[in-house]
Amino acid sequence: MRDLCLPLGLEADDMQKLESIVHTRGPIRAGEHLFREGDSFQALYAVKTGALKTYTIDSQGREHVLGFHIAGELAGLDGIYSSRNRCNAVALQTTSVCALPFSRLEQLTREVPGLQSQILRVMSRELSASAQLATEHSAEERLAGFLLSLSRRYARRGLDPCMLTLPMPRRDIASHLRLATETISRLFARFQDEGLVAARRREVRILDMDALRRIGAALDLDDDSDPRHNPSLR
Amino acid sequence: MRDLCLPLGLEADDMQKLESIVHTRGPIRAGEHLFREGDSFQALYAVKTGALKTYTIDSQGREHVLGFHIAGELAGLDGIYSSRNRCNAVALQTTSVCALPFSRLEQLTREVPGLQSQILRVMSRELSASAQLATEHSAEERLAGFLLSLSRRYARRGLDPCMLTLPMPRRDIASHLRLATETISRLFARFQDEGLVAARRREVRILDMDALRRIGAALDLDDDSDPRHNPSLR
DNA sequence: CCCCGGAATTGACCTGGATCAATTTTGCGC
DNA sequence: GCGCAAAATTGATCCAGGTCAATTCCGGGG
Repeated sequence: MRDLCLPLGLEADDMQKLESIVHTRGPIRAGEHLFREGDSFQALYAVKTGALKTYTIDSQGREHVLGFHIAGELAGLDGIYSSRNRCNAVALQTTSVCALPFSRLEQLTREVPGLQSQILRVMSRELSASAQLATEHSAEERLAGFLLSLSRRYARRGLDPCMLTLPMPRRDIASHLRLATETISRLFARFQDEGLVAARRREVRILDMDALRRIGAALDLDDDSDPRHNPSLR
Repeated sequence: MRDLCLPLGLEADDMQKLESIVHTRGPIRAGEHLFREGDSFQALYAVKTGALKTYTIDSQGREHVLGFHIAGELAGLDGIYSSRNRCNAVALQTTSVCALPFSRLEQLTREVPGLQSQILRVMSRELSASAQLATEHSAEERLAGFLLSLSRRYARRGLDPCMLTLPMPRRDIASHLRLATETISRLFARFQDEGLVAARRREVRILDMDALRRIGAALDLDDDSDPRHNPSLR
């Protein structure tokens, strides 16, 4: 629990309070759903181990992958406004989560101000990420950006940022990035030829992080290299 | 103030409190900036009259329009997590806004629980909208979805949902929808031929809302027609 | 009223990535 | 270990939407 993203910066006793309202949902096996679009929205879910994919099915039956959630990340935030889940969440591997009942969480934020800011910060970041993803970029930029994002999230978990084990198949990456699986495959091949990565199935080693950054910079939320930002203010 | 989206559902005295922390920023003329990417994030901005566009400039100097904000809508939410604005906000027409200093707003949410839920709801909705926009759809679907979204937002303001006066040029719509301006132009022409809309420059009349819905349904946040949702739960 | 410059439209052509079509590869149940 | 279905790769072809290039259409200033 202590390393879920939400409690960052909370005091020990506040974390205690948070822990008192969550309840762990035992292992969900790959392919099982945590919640579904249209379900009554009751809780946010923090991934403890494993990985989730969220997706929608549009009116023509096409699947759209909205995102992936690895350990330490939160899913379900988009259900708040309508009291109804806006997407489906399915486990990509055996996954365990903490359910954070939303009404109790909201209550708790009144007692624990740090929790409230943290939730707002998480949502704000998610919003930024989603807006970035909605912008126009070449297939190459999008895949590079995706790998960089995963790398950073792995690093935050204490894992080697250059050794990625993708929890999802190409098809899901493709849908998430609005590309065809064939395009993903060809891009991996090209990145490999150019010495940027070594990719074999779901094992991806990043060989040239800088080059990847140059390609995916336009999509990198955490990129601080932009000279228009004044570093002295940081 | 009373018809800004944020206070919806607040008691009179709570609204009083909210009003006490906001300060109005006199008319911003078309083309003037309200805030810029990289600026220290201090406040959220609620549009009173007029319209804003938010956008980023990527590492290659390309502009990406993130969204439009008409009267009653909030801008700046994506700046919360980094204490720095993540985008630029510019007036599309003469515009007046209320600045909601964020630290005081956060404080106030502790006293006014309804305000806290409302902020979460607004962010959650924004997140859903952005995620929808990030999905893959044809140019036709995206423009139809955009017009529907604008229509609904106009309706919420009490305006005729079929008589839209677009505050933005084609170029901005194009960038927002990841299309070329020429494509927007051709789509308007096609929609016109098919009797869906009558569009002349920035005046757009929606002639066949149902047909537009059939095209843009996949992107319509408020669409309740999906049979997979159980209406009895609503 | 006329002129100017940006916005919009329209047409011709091009291309990045999709689609279609085979093969491989490989994880997994038996 | 074998068989098989799903995942991934690779090649050939196609097309939605982009790009380039003229016009045309206005709105505003003098």
